[in-house]
Amino acid sequence: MRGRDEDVISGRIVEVEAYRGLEDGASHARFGRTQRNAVMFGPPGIAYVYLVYGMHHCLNVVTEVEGHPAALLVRAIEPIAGAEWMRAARIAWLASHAGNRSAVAIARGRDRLIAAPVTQLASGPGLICAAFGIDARDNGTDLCDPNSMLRLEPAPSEEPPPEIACGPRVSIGYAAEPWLSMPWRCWMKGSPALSRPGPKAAGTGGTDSARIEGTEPQ
DNA sequence: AGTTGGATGGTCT
DNA sequence: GACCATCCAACTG
Repeated sequence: MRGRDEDVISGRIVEVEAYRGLEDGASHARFGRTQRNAVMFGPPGIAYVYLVYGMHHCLNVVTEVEGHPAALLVRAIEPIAGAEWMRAARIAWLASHAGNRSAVAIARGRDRLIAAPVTQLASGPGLICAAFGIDARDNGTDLCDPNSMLRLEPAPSEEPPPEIACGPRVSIGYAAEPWLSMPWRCWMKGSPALSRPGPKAAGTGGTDSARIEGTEPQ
């Protein structure tokens, strides 16, 4: 959720990935504390925002007590309020990162975005930050402070608990086992806003993904 | 439907 | 200097 009152834009987090501890070979914290990952070592509830591939930002929520580096990467959000603001922000992002692309390609991308369903406006870690206007300035923000311009709020209590499925994390090929296969990507089953479709041909199965039972105690 | 390559700059072993 | 917690366009079938 970002902004104030009638200007607020918000959405439901439908997909996350966990990065936990110094031992996690996929985590930014695997080489210890650095300038970039410093907030991961701080108190929980804080935003960890970084730049990847020179153009996309990613939003994480620090999750463990001070001294224990851990965070959840927010991978997909289903818009609730301000979807058209998000669409405009996505289009603006596209324009400002046009690079060498031809005018035709840019126009095509813009048209595609104008026609895109609301559920695809923030359906990826980079897309979330483009849609919500999140960048490095948000690094260190207290997401649990109701006064923050970027913040988390609990789901409405009347909402039934969602069905959660879990599987391996994405794009961490550099990591060794067991970290490569840890089922630490979790998503709301059946959400139309996931960063990629659910487990292949989910058709009949039900046992297509593992559930997180208990991870190592700290 | 699935694969491939380009964009782009901060970070680190 | 190599790598990257990504996305998109353009290409194959």
